[in-house]
Amino acid sequence: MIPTGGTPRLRRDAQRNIERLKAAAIEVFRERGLSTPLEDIATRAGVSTGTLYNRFGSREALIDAVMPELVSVRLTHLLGRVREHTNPWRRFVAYVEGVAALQADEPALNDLISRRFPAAAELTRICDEALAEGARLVEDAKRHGSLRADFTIGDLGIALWCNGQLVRVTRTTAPDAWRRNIAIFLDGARAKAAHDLPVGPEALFAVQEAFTAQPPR
Amino acid sequence: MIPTGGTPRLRRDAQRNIERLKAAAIEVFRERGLSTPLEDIATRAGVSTGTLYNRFGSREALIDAVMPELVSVRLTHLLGRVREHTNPWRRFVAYVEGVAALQADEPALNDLISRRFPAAAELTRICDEALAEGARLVEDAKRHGSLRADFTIGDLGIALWCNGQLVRVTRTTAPDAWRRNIAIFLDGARAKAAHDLPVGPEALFAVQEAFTAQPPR
DNA sequence: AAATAAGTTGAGGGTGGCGTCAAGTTTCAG
DNA sequence: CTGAAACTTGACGCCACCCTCAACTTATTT
Repeated sequence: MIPTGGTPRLRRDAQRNIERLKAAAIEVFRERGLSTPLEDIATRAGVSTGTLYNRFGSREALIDAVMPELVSVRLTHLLGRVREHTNPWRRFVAYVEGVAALQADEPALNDLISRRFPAAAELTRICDEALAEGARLVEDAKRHGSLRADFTIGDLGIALWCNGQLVRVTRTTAPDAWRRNIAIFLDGARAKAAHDLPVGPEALFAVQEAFTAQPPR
Repeated sequence: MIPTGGTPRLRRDAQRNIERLKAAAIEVFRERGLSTPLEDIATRAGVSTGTLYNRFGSREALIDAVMPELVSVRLTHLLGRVREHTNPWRRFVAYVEGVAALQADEPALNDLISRRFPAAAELTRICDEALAEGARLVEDAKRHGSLRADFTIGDLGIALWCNGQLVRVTRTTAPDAWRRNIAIFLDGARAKAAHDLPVGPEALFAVQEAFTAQPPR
């Protein structure tokens, strides 16, 4: 007999509650975003908040248990479509519009993309990968001469973060408003549109941290 | 003797508390924005929260008692500088950059401009006036051929609202980040930069309401 | 079927804000 | 100087959310 080592195996009811909680969490997160009260998730799972905490310990952990799959599917799908384009500018546009569309499509993705939850390993990895791809696209499009030469990944981060905020409040009332916002941004990002920027890229040094550490007010 | 009618005149201590509260409110609002806990204001005024509520009744009322002057000074000053420009595009730019700079300069103005507080008569009037001026500038610049023909005041509203959000989180960490954001937006707003927008201006119909009615989450 | 380990529960304590009101204090007219 | 009206106070109840833990229930093992 090989000693199975590892974690001591859960009782069947515990196992079942984990499944129910995950299912409920997916539903609720998708509908209402990642900051929905945990009690609502517990209730939908037909379980007490105590159990939720027993099983997952924290909101972050629950997010980590539930979101990676969803995110990675959507994100790799997006990156796939992006790469179909042969023209670097088209690729850049596809990326920007694609990410924005994800934000608009699901509150949970929006929360994640806006980094409102400094989530754990898996999620961070996935997001960083997508971000790295974005950085590559930025460089390619600059080299190609279609994206303005002074553009940086930081500028893109700002635009998408802003778009996330916008989408959060207009999702129900003006669900297409973001499209104009992004379109104007993209027009401003073209090399032909470029006029001198008032400050250099070093001004964006700390924005990423500013985004991650945001109390909702 | 002419009966003075009107409000029955306050006791001297009440009068004094009102002044103290206003002074404290101005300070605190300017430092930390319009959603600072009222208790902090009462404390700074050396008065209890009860008194604050006695004298003003609500946060909104306090804001209304204290902000109009500040706002109207800054805003009329800005509009004055804007009107110095003879070129419609320059005027538009001066307006956009000016408003953005106000947002960056004081949290309280930012809150107000972002309409997080559906404030009363006076303030609304002042803001609406500035907004109307913005609309005029948009039309002028479009007629002038420098601003893209498909641009609307709604697009400007979105850009400035987004900028307000951006500034709120980057104020301390990356205080110049907004400048690049606004510059890219302006480049995208130029007529020469214009490419077809994906949706018409009707998509922005409800954004104003979306902005005004925002629970912080 | 009994013993026990594993798991669940929900009330309760903590936070941080809002808004109120009975009891105490101050002003001011007479 | 006095008394009534005006004003202030701060503890209190409220809400919404967080997280915990003692008491109870259930699964599993033998």
